[in-house]
Amino acid sequence: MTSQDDSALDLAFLALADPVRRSIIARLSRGPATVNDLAEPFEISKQAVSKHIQVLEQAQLVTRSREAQRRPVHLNPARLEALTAWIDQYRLVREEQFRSLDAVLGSSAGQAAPKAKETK
Amino acid sequence: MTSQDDSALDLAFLALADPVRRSIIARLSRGPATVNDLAEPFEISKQAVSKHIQVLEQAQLVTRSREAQRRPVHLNPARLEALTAWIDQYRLVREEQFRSLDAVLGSSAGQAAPKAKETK
DNA sequence: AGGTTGATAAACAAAAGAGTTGATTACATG
DNA sequence: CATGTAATCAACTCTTTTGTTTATCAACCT
Repeated sequence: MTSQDDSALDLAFLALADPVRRSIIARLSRGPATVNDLAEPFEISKQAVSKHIQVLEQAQLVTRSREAQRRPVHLNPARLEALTAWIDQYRLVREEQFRSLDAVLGSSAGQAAPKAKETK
Repeated sequence: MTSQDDSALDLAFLALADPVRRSIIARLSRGPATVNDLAEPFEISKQAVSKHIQVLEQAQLVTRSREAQRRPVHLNPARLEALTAWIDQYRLVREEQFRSLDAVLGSSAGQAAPKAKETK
């Protein structure tokens, strides 16, 4: 189960690690679009954009429907939510720790707490 | 300005697109750790882990301090927050659209709305 | 049928990522 | 000073990604 989640997160984060693909996400947040629509703003070929969309589709960040010979791409907000959920699970833990550390130290700079090392 | 943000996001998302690096993040959410601490759970060399940490550091997801010959790694929650902010800006727009579409259609399935195409 | 659009497949070159081993720096201590 | 420990640097593989060009497919329109 963990490894499946793992590879799903791999695909999703990797998909977002590209400015072209993030622009596609941004465009799709305003509504579905075809490959041609999406390719227009970029200086790369349609084929390249098509590949980018495949990456996003594999990451399940977008879905595709059929409409005559067009294949519109739709954003899948649920997958985006899964990513924020993953991030928040660590971000929030960390902030909670800072808060309690502040409480202990009386709101001074809590940074170089050496902590008991239990390594070998 | 946009391109700077762009490459910063590139680095951050790319850094998270790897199970080892995500595990490192998870470990660091419970407190700082050294390269040796972080390398232990994995079957790869310390050099490899060191490289992973450099990737995370370049993405500003972690910072490092000095402590004798040790260089403890600390999580930087602020950068994680920047990522959720980026994602939410599109996720939430999209959900808002679904909500208003539901309002128009009277809470039926709002999916294949062709929409007026204003393409060239 | 023939032609046009929209989108993909296949094959290839260039670049980047992830890991390895071997040598090197920096510090601590016997 | 010599030794051990923490971490990095350098050089080298192996594999994956990205983009290009060329060719193909599938659906529509007269």
